[in-house]
Amino acid sequence: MQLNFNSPKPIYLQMVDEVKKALARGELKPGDKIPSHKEQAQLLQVNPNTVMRAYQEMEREGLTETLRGQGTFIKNDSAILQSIRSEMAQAAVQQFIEDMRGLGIEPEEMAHMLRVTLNKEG
Amino acid sequence: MQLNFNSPKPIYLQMVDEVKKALARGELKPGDKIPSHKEQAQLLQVNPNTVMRAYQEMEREGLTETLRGQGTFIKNDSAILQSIRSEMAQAAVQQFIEDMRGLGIEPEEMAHMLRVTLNKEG
Amino acid sequence: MQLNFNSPKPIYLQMVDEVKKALARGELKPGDKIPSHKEQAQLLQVNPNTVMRAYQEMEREGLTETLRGQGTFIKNDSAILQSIRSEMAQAAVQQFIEDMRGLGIEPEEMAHMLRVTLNKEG
Amino acid sequence: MQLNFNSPKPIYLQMVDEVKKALARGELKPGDKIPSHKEQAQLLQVNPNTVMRAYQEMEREGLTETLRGQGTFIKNDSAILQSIRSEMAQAAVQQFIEDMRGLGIEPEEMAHMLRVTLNKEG
DNA sequence: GTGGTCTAGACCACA
DNA sequence: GTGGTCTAGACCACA
Repeated sequence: MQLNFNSPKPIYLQMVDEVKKALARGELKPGDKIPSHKEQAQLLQVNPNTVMRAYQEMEREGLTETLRGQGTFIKNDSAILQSIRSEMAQAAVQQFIEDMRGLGIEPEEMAHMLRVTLNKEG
Repeated sequence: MQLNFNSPKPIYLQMVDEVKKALARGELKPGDKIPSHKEQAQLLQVNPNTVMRAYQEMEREGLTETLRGQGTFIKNDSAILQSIRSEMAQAAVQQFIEDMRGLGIEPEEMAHMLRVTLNKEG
Repeated sequence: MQLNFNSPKPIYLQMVDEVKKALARGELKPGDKIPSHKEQAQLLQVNPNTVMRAYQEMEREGLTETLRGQGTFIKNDSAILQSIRSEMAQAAVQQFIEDMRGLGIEPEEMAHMLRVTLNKEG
Repeated sequence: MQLNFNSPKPIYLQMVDEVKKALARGELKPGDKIPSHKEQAQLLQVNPNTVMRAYQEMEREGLTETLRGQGTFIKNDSAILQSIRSEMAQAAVQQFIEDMRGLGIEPEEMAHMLRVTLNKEG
């Protein structure tokens, strides 16, 4: 999991997004157990309370569920899971367009710059 | 100037970016005077200290210069000005690609989704 | 026996209360044997340690007694048994009045709302 | 604000309920400012973080809103506010009926016990 | 070991 | 001063 400690975006929200992305990528699947908050805290070099906060946020969003004393699991029955990928992708597209428009860049140039950069990076 | 008071990104940095975007769009030009921090504060419904901080940041980045008693002006001789547009655009492109990759989306699909959304929004 | 795993009230205390209620209802009588902690644990899908703790609490309150090798039984000679029903009922009434007062609801309205709800539910 | 530090119910949730009750009683009104979390913490002899958690929960439930650097206020435009009183009252009634049923007490006796206790306490 | 609450206290952006 | 994030660490019920 990638965390940016210098970002103004709170760490616990970065963690929520990272889990969503892992779900979108198929690296996490419904029913999967995610590490305990203490384990995760050690892995990420972050305070256990910060992890707890991320986990509680995911629970609140219906992404995970907790089994008493057994751990936290990706929820199985949530319609949310289905739509995460397309929603997050759409949000990224919108953000991109807004950023580029803010710079006075026209649609054709947006597509062009994207193509060029993708080619350059292989 | 668009400010998002709920964003984790500090308002003073949002203000700096807004000025850079206005430069990229050509709405601000070298030599232009920008409002005094008190005026600006009232315009944006923001504390004067916050505007001050934004202006200091711009000065530090070489974007503006302050003439004693006359106000703050967009700098004329800065090489930075030339490159703002392409730098910020490139950053937006990179961010977009990174976001989409994070979701496991392939280059072709990135371009496709961009095209579709641009068409939909006219 | 009804347990609420999401309640902040510890499960072992919920279990004690459930036994008291069964006594009040007359479903359990002095001298009755209650299931062994292992049996009970399986019935309720709960850890045996949790049942043990509930049983210890009941013993401590004088509700039950354990006969070496024979099991745990509802006590016969306890004055406590006599008063459980009225005590718990009185506590429920007090709680109700307190809750309603906390909402600024007057006695007549309390009685009225109770009547209405009882009628609705048949 | 009444807090019970021995209750298994978390303090931060007790605080949320207390605010709701104050709203139901009309002691708090839309637009009212509630004490800063640091002030409240000192008043209630509780850790500031615990108050923060209560306040964030209220914000999440749409009960309050926060004005940057100015404090936390009871929300004005929320339909939730309208229904708090009746919802909480209905919940109390339901809880009471359930408690009494659990003791094997019939509807008439519920009403009777309520009347008696209300009379005794004047 | 696992989730969860709470305390104590630092640090930050903003008004 | 006001909201907000984060660290460090204690304590609890439950598996």
